[in-house]
Amino acid sequence: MHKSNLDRFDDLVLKIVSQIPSGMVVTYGDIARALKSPRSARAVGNALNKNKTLIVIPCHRVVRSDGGVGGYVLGTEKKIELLTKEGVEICDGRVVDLESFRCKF
DNA sequence: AGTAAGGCGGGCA
DNA sequence: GTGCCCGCCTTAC
Repeated sequence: MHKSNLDRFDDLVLKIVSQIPSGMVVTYGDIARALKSPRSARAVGNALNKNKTLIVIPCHRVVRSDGGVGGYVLGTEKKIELLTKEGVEICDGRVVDLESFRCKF
């Protein structure tokens, strides 16, 4: 389903992630759905993980559907730190009210 | 070309 | 609400 570099799954994921404003979050599943591949949530995480060099992409704003912050190349603690700094409320490794911080698109 | 390993999700106990 | 299990899609060897 992907031919050119522009259509590579990872790039499409990054493109979406780069649109998430500070203080907001999106779930791995949301991105998968946005790419018309509702079952690719895991592949989304895989894409973010491998593109760790792209520090400018706010991949720390992608969390799990259950509110858990999910993984992060620099460690979940670092991820929580960043999100908190941006205003996202997190308690015990989970976004307190996911719906209120969830970015619709 | 086969396979394993991921920053996951949903269903069910 | 928490934990487990199994299914899913992509990428890297």
